[in-house]
Amino acid sequence: MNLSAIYIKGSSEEKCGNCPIHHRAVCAYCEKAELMILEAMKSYKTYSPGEAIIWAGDEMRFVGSVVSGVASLSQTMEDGRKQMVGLLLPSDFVGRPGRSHAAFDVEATSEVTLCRFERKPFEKLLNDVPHLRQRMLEMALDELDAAREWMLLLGRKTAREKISSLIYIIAQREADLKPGSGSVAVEFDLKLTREAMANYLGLTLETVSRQVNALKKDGVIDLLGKRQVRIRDIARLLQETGDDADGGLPC
Amino acid sequence: MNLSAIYIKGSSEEKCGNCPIHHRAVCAYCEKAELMILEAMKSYKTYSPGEAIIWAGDEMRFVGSVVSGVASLSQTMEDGRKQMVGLLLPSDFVGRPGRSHAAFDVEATSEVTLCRFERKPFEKLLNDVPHLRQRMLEMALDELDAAREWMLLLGRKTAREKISSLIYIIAQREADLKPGSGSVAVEFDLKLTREAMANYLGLTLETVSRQVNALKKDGVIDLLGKRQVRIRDIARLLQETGDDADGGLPC
DNA sequence: ATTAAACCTTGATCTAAATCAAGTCAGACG
DNA sequence: CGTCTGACTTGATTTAGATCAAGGTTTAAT
Repeated sequence: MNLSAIYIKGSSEEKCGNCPIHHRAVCAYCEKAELMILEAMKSYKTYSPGEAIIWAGDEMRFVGSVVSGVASLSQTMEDGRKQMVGLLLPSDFVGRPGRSHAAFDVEATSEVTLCRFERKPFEKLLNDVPHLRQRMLEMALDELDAAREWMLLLGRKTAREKISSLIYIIAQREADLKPGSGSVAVEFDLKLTREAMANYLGLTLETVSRQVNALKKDGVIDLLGKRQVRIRDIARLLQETGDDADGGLPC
Repeated sequence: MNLSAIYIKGSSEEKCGNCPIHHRAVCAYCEKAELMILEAMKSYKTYSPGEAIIWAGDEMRFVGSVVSGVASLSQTMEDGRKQMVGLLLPSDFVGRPGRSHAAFDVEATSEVTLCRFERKPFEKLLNDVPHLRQRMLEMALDELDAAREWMLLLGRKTAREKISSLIYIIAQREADLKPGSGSVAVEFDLKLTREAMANYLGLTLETVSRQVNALKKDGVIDLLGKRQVRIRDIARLLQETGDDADGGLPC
């Protein structure tokens, strides 16, 4: 149970204005009047861990934003091999405007609350509201960059580098949501099983288990419970990811 | 030397109307008047094989469309490990509006002709012309889907499945450009060295060489020269990719 | 022609991660 | 309070693909 979940359940009026993800979601650039239109259209739905939000091939009746929890976008081959192709964290968008059917499976990994809009009216709005369209393009391009970073990880990194990268990225996104606590969270819940991590990293769950414990043994992280991680040495962790020390783009 | 290159060099007037990629590029939805604005802004530039179009971190002065040839988007780690994260074929867009600096390296793999626009004026146009913006969002979302498909390949496919997938995808895109010849080209040039293929597939060049020759030995493809491929059995090739027999989305 | 420089192939060996196989552990439930 | 189930760990063994190494081709320049 987290703060945003309490907010949603406890509040008699579900105002976009004090929504925890308002500043990062599709609606980030919307003005009061535009938010009011969205407010009238939206509805919340909560999914329990493991529950399917939509299957590849299904008709997409709605699109929406992750308000809390973690969902996964994934693809499965006939013989059962599975690859996660996106991790949907709070503020991420679910669904693809302009497509009537889903291309990937979307599943709730932890308990997930979605702020949903019916697809057709939302697409119409996307046409009419430049702020929405602008943010949508920006988010799509950001996701494209993230997907491409992930391709480097999948194609070229070692198992240890993969695990380190995943932990680092989750820590970063965790910090983004609770500003003021630095650029990287020090202690947090992975919210993913070993198997989910394996599917994301292109590994087996055994390899994930071994590498996580190796990072612990080597003093890079602490484990407080199976999924609760504390980073002991951030510089060291970053180094273990194999990425450029100075990370981001020089803008 | 291909037809579109001849077209560009030989033509005294470079009209968008008879541009070979007009129906698939960013400008696909533009009307006459809009095309005339683009026509006034554009300039062609040709790069020779191996030449850098832009380096990661550089300021992006221009954006544009690939008119002919093949370019690659890639990322390199400090120790030299390299991963291609996108194959830019004719009609694909180069550069990211809203970013001042490039996130990835772009290199000409074969001789490449680009239809270029200065970035700033183009971004302004993107704001003013809905047709352009609409196509841009669509292309970004399509590329995102393609990147995610590629993540499955990188994370879960075997070397043989990877090679088969690459050949199949290039054959498909080849056919798209010369409509009427079926949904998949039967004979075409890969336009990639073994090393480039390896960097795209997350393999080594030796493994690529072995698997390409194995596919030949097994009668799936013929090699007419190192890079010229003829598909002997398309159904068989598709099966070797490991993908669902019925391929695409049910729309 | 001769040499050089890319590019590609092929073989031998090695190794990181997969696979196979038991366990352990913690919480849920009768 | 036991025992069941799902998640995780740990060990032994196998294997796909990497790495190391040596040639072979083709094209182009000297």
